[in-house]
Amino acid sequence: MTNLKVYNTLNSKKEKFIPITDGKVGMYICGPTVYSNIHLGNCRTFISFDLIYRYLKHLGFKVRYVRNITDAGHLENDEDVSEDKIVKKARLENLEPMEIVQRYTLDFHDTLAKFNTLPPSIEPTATGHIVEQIEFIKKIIKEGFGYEVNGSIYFDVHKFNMSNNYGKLSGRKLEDLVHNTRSLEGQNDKKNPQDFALWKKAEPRHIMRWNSPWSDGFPGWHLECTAMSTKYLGESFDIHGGGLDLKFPHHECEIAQAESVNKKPPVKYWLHANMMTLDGKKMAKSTGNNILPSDVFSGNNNKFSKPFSPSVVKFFFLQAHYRSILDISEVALSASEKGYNKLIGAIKTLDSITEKGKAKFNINKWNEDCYKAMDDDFNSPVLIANLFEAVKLINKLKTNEGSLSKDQKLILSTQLNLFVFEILGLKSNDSSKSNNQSNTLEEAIKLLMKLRHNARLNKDFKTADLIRDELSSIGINLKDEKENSSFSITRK
RNA sequence: GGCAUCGUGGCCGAGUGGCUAGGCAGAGCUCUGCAAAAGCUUGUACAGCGGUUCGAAUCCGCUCGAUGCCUCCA
Repeated sequence: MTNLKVYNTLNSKKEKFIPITDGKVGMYICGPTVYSNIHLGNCRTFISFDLIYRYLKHLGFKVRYVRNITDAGHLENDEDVSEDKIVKKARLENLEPMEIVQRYTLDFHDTLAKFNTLPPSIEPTATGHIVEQIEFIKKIIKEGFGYEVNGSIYFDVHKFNMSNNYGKLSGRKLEDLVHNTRSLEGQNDKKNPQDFALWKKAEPRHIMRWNSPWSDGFPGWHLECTAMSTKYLGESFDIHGGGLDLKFPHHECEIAQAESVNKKPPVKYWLHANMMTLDGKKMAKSTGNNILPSDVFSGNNNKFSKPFSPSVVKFFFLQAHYRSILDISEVALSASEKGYNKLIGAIKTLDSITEKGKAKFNINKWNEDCYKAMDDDFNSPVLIANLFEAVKLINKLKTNEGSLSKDQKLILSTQLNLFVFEILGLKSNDSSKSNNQSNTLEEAIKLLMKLRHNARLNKDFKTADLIRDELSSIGINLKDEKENSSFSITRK
């Protein structure tokens, strides 16, 4: 039993987290549609759920974390003649659809690895589960909630709403939707505009197609998540997450599909991560208002004048709660960069602190506060605020103020490392160099520092400053402390 | 237009009835050959108006503003 509370978007309340099966958690997160590089906003969502995954694991739950790859079926829009996003990209670039899928799946994995996120337990693809999706459609039809028109199958939302509540997640009423849905051209196949496709008959030029009882075609986007989540997590599972923009219609449709067949709610806790904005507007591939992670890391972009490392960007994300809108800007990132360096620096400093006496600082209370923050719907910003309390203590010790017993130091060190590296999933540096290279570099720097130290002893400050300035210009910063000097590498 | 969410000090960002959030920036001081780092000191902010209350940034109402969803989107 834990004290964890999670905010359930199904009822807009924080609820005590009690998994369906004691000790185990089934978690499904909507992954990306791999038709282009993922942008920074996408990354924030996956980092948010990485935090949640890490904390659940830390609490001792056996978590099965499923995150899909949408590699088919995600349409450009809801019109009858609309095109699959991946097929479109393939056509534009004259490539096989699976080349597109491969390229952007690799980009997705590569980017998330840079952010030091943990891989999911299962990462199923839509194309790998066509059979399951067809079987699920059959069940929906059997229950009377699917109908066929010209080889395509649609979900009958109105019929579902008569026996169930369509709109319970997004707080919508079907009658309002009827009045407010814009009438789009080319939706004549459907009984009602609110109905959505379970299976679409493929147009002749549509090259991603599979055989089914109804037509050569492809599955609908909402269906894949239902088919795969229920396959790997069961008819009812604990957590379903995704970006807030997926709440409607995607997640609403998932509920309808699953309930129409299984006659029970598929998900106990719905978790939605909020959007990230750039210049005050949501980042989206479709509007072009986005920035790629690689461009932030390299500094080659027209938004920021300097590069920011993955760890700094991640720390910036974690300083806001996952349910808050976060606006990204250079000043905000720079502030986080300094804070991040301060935090990591203090953790390193702690190792060299010699224990003596006993701290007045209540370390057990501090530790409890850290857990309390995370137990409160994964409140990473409050956790980080607490971590800075420890930073303050450590830095005071560095200037020989205060004291710390051996036991206290052990707890502090253990918990600090736990929260920073295991739960927040930060990394102490972003060096991609191998250890050997890193050690060689370190030795070389130490040699220069020794020369500089001698120069300073001889009051040859000109030489000393020259060494410091030259090193600084290549990103190696020296700091003179009481006894000796230390260095930090800000950039490779 | 409908449905949501939000509006916190110079900036970012927690908090949700009384008790310091935190980070960054700014000011002063200490340390230092200088710098950097660090420490100490320093800021009574909660869109506006009204209401409830002994007491509201926090609850209620209205107004204004922003964002998201309503069509693909993490």
